[in-house]
Amino acid sequence: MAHRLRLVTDSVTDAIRRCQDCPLNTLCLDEAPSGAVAPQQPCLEQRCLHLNGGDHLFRVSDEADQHLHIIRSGDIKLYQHGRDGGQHIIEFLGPGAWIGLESLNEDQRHAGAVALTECEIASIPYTMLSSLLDRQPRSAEAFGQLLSGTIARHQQHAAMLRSTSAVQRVAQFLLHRLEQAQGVAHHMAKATLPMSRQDIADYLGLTSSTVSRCLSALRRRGWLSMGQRAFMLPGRADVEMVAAGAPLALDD
Amino acid sequence: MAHRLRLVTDSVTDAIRRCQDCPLNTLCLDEAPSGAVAPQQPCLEQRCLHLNGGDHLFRVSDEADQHLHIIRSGDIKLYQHGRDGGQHIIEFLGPGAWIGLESLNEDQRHAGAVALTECEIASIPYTMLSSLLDRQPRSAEAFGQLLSGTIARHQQHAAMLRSTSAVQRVAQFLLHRLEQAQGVAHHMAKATLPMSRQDIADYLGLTSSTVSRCLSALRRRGWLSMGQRAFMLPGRADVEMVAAGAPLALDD
DNA sequence: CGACTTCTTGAGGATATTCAAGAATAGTGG
DNA sequence: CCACTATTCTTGAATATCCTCAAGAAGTCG
Repeated sequence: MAHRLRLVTDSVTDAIRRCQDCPLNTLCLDEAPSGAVAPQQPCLEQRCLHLNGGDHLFRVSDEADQHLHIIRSGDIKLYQHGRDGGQHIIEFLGPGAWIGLESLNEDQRHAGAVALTECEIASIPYTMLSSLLDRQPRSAEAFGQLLSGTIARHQQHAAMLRSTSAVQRVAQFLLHRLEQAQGVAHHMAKATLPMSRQDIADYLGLTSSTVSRCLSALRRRGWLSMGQRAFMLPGRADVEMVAAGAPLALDD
Repeated sequence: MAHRLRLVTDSVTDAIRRCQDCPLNTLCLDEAPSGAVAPQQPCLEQRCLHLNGGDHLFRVSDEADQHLHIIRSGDIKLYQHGRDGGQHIIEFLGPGAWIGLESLNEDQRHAGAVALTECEIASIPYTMLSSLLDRQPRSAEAFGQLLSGTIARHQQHAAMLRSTSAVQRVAQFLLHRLEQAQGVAHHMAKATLPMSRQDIADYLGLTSSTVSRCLSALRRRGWLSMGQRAFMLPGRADVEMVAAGAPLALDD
């Protein structure tokens, strides 16, 4: 496992602090310490691992290690190998996202996960989560929602891929990125694009040339302003029109 | 609920027979009756409902009724309304498939479900499944696999939509249909197409004209033979080549 | 059998891809 | 810190593909 560069066992002894920092705290509903007494046994043992950009968390056809991962910081891309040799991006995942829900009780990974930037990843064995869910019915409920949400997200993505026009897909992608960033910090008007154009193309079912052209077209109109890895949408209303299907010529 | 035409409460009194017929028997691992004694309480109360072709099981924006459905017989399509007004098909579901996994603990359906043919649907309240899962750890495991499998299936569908060529998508669709039919009955060389061309188009992100053209192209080459609602793939190897990205001219 | 819908097929036009070359960026070592 | 190289990004022109519009054929249902 040369790609797991730093394996740090969390050494926080204060169990309360541990729960507050815990990315699982949305699941720890019933037996969360209410403040005074620290439980002897922490809800879930976590290990934290560090990835540099380009490092793999796991690869396609790796044996599934029955762990779930939660992104503390950084961005991850989930990909598959297309039948034609090209790479298909399943999803871009940011802080707070869960990884591995699609491989519960499976033998093999059917997707690979690569870090796009430096990442901090919390990992827990599925057995531990499982016993938590047994103990806490409301956690099981929350976990069910998590899985439902993942399925719903994939359905949305599929809907995006069926949008006929290229600009339409790109516009939807940008808006989605922005909304996601705003979910973390409200009133945030900018979002990042840590992935390459080729990655975006593989995600949207286009070529990198076309993605470039679409971005240029939006920029020319002043609706999109881009720095190195961040972008803003000054003409957000217009971009939303495009995402909804309004026609837009690529050449000016 | 005018669309639920016939609501039949299962009147089988023999609990053992009930378990054997139960579509959930893959989940009833631990406390399944081993043959002799019939348990007083059946694992899961089921209701069976009947739909005619065109009837809705539920519609988009219906309140989620917290029930899960399993298809006993027939075919169902799951759809959403696209942003541009058109219909987007999420998935075609056949016998054995579960419906409603994407709405666990959600308030509202974000998809509609329509019967394509006559259907027998078994329904169970989610609370009952939930208590079963609490009692039976191994059921929870199987259920987790079910959810994982659903997520994985959506990822595959998304991969299909990213295939650039139209014939490629159609070929993949036909092969997928065939594999699914073979999963039920092995050595079955034919599968059904209970949906309209428009539905296929909405599923693949194409127009019905293009779907027709692609099917005709495959038929002209003798790789596909179609009856009314069933088809076979005499040139399956060739169709697999097309699905993998081999070029194929639509006009001969 | 007749009216309806769905399916097939044609021709023309719009859109994305391919191929390619130049510009910008990132990464490396002096 | 800067120069050099390699990769990624942008943009152009030509081609291929798919969509639109439309009309005729086939199938479905009363």
